Amino acid sequence: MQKRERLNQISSAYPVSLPITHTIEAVRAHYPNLEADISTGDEVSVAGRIMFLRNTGKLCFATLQSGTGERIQAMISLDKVGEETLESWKELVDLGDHVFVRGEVITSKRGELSILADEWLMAAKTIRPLPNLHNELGEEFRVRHRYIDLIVRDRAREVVKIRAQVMQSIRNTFANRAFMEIETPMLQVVHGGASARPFKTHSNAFDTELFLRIAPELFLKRAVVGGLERVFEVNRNFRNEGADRTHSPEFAMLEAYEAYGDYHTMAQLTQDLIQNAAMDVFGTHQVALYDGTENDLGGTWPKMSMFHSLSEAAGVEITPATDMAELKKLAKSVEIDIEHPLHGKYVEELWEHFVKPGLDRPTFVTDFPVDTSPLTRDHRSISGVVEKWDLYIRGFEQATGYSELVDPVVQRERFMAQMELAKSGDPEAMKLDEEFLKALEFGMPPSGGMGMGIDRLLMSLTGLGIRETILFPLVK
RNA sequence: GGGCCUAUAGCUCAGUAGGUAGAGCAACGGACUUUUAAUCCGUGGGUCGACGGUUCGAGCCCGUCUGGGCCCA
Repeated sequence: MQKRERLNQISSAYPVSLPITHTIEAVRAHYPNLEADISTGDEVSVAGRIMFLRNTGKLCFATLQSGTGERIQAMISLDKVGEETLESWKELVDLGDHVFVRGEVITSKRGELSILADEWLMAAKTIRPLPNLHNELGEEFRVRHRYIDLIVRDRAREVVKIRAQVMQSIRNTFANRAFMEIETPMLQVVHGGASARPFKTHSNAFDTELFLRIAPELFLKRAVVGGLERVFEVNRNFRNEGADRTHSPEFAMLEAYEAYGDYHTMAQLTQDLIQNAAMDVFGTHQVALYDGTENDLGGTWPKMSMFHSLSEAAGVEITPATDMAELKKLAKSVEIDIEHPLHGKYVEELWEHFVKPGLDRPTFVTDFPVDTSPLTRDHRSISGVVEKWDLYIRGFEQATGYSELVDPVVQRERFMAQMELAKSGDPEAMKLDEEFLKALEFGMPPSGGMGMGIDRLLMSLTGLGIRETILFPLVK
């Protein structure tokens, strides 16, 4: 703080602008491999944050870092700048400061590319110390102080960059297929499109209770009714539920709808989106994760029927017609402790117990129970199941896709069934959305739809936990 | 919701058996014109997460709460 005052007396601790001529990256790129102890005669002006500081008697060294993490050494020598300037450097400059340096590009006697300063200026003074760079920061500190994490940890910057590149790739894939990106409400009068508990809020202007959306589905479908035949949206969903390694209360969700598509075309689209992203960002479908393992996203991903795979793994034939008592008996025998009115809930829980742990390669699990998928149309030939898949990658749910239910009468019946569930105490049961039903009554073309968690996609591509793929995750 | 672990300096951590609170880096003072986590000499720095209890005495033992993590449901 005293240094800030001193700087303000001399010039400024926080100048409005500085005559920078080169980025650190540009200087590095221009002199890729100079010999040691060379003077180039070229003068540059750069600025960067001081990551290391080595002040000796009459010659000082500092490592400057740019926003991308690129670094270059600055040298302040007595015979170049004079005693007063050298002394002010030693007195006023700390680790973490942004400084401006003008001088000749040289290499040191040890061969380090450096700028031998004729002049230095404070670019922005830090009044708090940087953490030491010789130990890993604790996870808690990194999440609460992501801006520091970004300064000191290459990987933190890298994850942000990968995420941006993945989003770019996804948008490219959609653009190449004539999908339009649209935005639908986050504040909703009736929440819908998923089974989850919502966050509630209140509008003063409308004097009404509003919900943060749990999914954009019902609005994207309205868009399809309106003739926007290929639409997608990437934005935040909010679910008022637990947070752990794979769940965040707010998370980025991609949803896409394609008129005249079905769950098969959406499966292909989803595989293409993920494979294109891996190829665009990493140049391969065999993605190397940070934990040293590899995630093989290549090839055509297999499809596996939920009922068939469960029957096989459990050693008992299980169909939509299997008696509830039998499902309960089976659940009890493997110590799955659930009490739920829905047949399909037991089937899904049993499937997760018997089959899911063995899933390693990306797999589309298809043809789900009707009663747990109220927005999906009945299977075209198998009774009792719907045309829905869940994509599992490395054993956890990555995406879902439907042949959308477009029959307004059947949709109303499904909502009524959900209301019965809500009455019996299920807090996640869907609400009946009368305005959405009205839209369907105007005729929605047969359509496929898909949804994918973006944070989870980043997890699949990096092997990190969700709090590392989200730049600023919620912390208490 | 249940169980287990955890919280000590700006950061990363140690703290034995209950007996004056420690290290490295950072900071401060000094030396040093080629350093690369510079080095050397010296100095300062703590509500030991909070509250309560046991004890002559608590960072350490006990209880409650708060934050964080892991496992189970």
